[in-house]
Amino acid sequence: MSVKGAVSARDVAEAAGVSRTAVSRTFTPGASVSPTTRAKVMAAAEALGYQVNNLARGLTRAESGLVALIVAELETPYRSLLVSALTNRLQSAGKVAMIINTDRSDASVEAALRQAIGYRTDAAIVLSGMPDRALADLCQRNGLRLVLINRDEEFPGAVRIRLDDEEAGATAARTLLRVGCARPALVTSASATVSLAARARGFLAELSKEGVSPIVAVDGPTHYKTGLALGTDILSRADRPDGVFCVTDLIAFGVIDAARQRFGLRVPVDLSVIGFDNVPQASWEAYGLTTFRQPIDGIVEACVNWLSQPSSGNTPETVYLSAEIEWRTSVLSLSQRSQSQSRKI
Amino acid sequence: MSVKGAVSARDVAEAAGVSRTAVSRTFTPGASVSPTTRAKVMAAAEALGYQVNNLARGLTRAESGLVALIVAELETPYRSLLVSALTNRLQSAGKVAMIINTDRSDASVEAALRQAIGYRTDAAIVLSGMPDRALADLCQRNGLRLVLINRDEEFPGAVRIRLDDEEAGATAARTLLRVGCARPALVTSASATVSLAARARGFLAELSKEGVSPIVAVDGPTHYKTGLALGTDILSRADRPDGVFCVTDLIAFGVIDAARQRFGLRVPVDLSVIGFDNVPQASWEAYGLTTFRQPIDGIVEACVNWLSQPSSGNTPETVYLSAEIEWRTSVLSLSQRSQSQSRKI
DNA sequence: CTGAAAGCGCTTACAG
DNA sequence: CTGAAAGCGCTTACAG
Repeated sequence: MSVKGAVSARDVAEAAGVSRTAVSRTFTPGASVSPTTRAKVMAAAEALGYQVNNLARGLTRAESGLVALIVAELETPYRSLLVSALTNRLQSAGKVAMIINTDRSDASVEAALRQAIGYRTDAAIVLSGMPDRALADLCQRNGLRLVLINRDEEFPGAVRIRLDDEEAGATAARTLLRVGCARPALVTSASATVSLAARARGFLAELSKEGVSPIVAVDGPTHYKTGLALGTDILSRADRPDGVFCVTDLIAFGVIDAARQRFGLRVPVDLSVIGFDNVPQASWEAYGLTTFRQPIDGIVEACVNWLSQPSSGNTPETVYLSAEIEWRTSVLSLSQRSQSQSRKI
Repeated sequence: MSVKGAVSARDVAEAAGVSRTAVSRTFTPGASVSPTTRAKVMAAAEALGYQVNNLARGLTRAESGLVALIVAELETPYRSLLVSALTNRLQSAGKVAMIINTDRSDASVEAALRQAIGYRTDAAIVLSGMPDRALADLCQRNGLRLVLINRDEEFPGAVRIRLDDEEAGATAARTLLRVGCARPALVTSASATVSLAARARGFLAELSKEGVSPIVAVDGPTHYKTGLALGTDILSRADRPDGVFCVTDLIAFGVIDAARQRFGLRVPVDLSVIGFDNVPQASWEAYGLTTFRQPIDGIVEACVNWLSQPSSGNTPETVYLSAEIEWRTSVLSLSQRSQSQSRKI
């Protein structure tokens, strides 16, 4: 009997009157067992409640079936959506995901990686934080495959899945300009992640190309409250903006609430707002946020495809995905614009 | 060298010029190793990038360090909050959580449990769905400890963590009555989970005690859209309700949006609404939802405490927690009530 | 198709 | 304190 008192292949073998090897074979797809033997084994296994010990199996086979998800602030809408999708898809691919939280610090990312190695996970998917380059060696020696989501830096042997954040930022700028915003603003958090920085960069670059210099508000964590505070700030200015790109939906909700509840402004008539992520709340009627869709399915597929490929030596590749805009009601349409202007006249 | 090509204790032992036992000991807290040996081992381990193989360790020790979280719809605000908290707390207790998704069906819950057994997890925490009684045997034989969150039924050998949903429902009823609601309503989903049913039951029982029979709307999944649809229904009635208890915050947001966007009603002046869960969105200014706090910390502590207890044979216990109300602005206050009434006069 | 044997990487008595 | 040996539960050549 096992250390934990679980039923083992030996128990089943004895009960079925066959060898342990036979038991192992009936639970190995494609192994050769006669129908009779298999039937005997299955019956005994069922009766005893046998379940193959994946810890032991992982010791022998090249794969443990475990995949580590390294993530910060899992409770965030976008993050939980991604983790849910990843976790489900991995599961249907026969893997099981383990969650390792990080606070994005180098130390905690390193601890997470070590944890993943400790459990001999087949791969680690890094959703938050960026492993220090010095860890490349550690990962490589221990055969840990890495997938990096929205990290800029290269990492030896890792696949990267990149979103075209910069282009999305540019699109946001063009959109605001097109619907006639004269004083666009950018609201972003102080947390300088690669994705947020790229969105901001794209937005600013596009505007400067058109010769307009936006109001820029940067502060705090990437949360609703930041949007609320920063929204309140920029909307109290004399040159109050009439359009704003928020690098994240959460921030956008805060800005919208500031506009409505604190300044009595109408969205989009007085203020157009664009977000990023397309979290479920964006479609709630209180917000109707026009935003960029995170290509969650694309990210998930890319991860799983790569994981199911044989460890292809060192073919570090990058998968590019793009974020399309989801039109809702928080950006003035051109027809609304003309109406509101004629009204003004 | 390992199957996966990872560095093993043998590699370290050779490099350090000691036995494999010595290596094992320096990584086992409390084991006796001389400072010199330990130093040699640590140096070699560091140089080689050694990480103890927890799969192998789990095979020998009584604990694998793995804990399974069995959950449905992880992307939901409340669920993701709980999973995040659980996952973090477990991690700081030295465990690592694996996520196993279920669709709540018997078959998928069984598959989840078998998965947990397969990885010899120290325990499985069931957040969604209810394992069939027939599985008790399977779990027991394989030494899988279970914690059931908000499940009514008993399950041999499992701890249960229960919330006083019924009492909360009663409190909601009393609250609505106290602020003068004359036509209270209940909005709930068709998904008959134990918790939701208990909240509804408590609400209805309390009202009937007071001789008032509420409007009841039941349909769909436990989502925002259900609240929106059901809210639209009840608010189009001739005897439109003036107070509503929604069994979940998500439903409450839908009801509030229906009231405001589709009927131009003011919350709380025309309609008081109470939710349940206290998800982050409840505090967003667009909602300001008065709701019941899920005692997430309490749930998490109860889980971890129990897990760190020695497997105490069969002391199946139940931990009771209560949900306190978080006051915000979606329920009319008594002073508002008198003002609005004097206005009516 | 089937079984005995070796091996995966660890830990834990058992001697010394 | 230290190491050789046995064992955890599996899988995988190797013979038959």
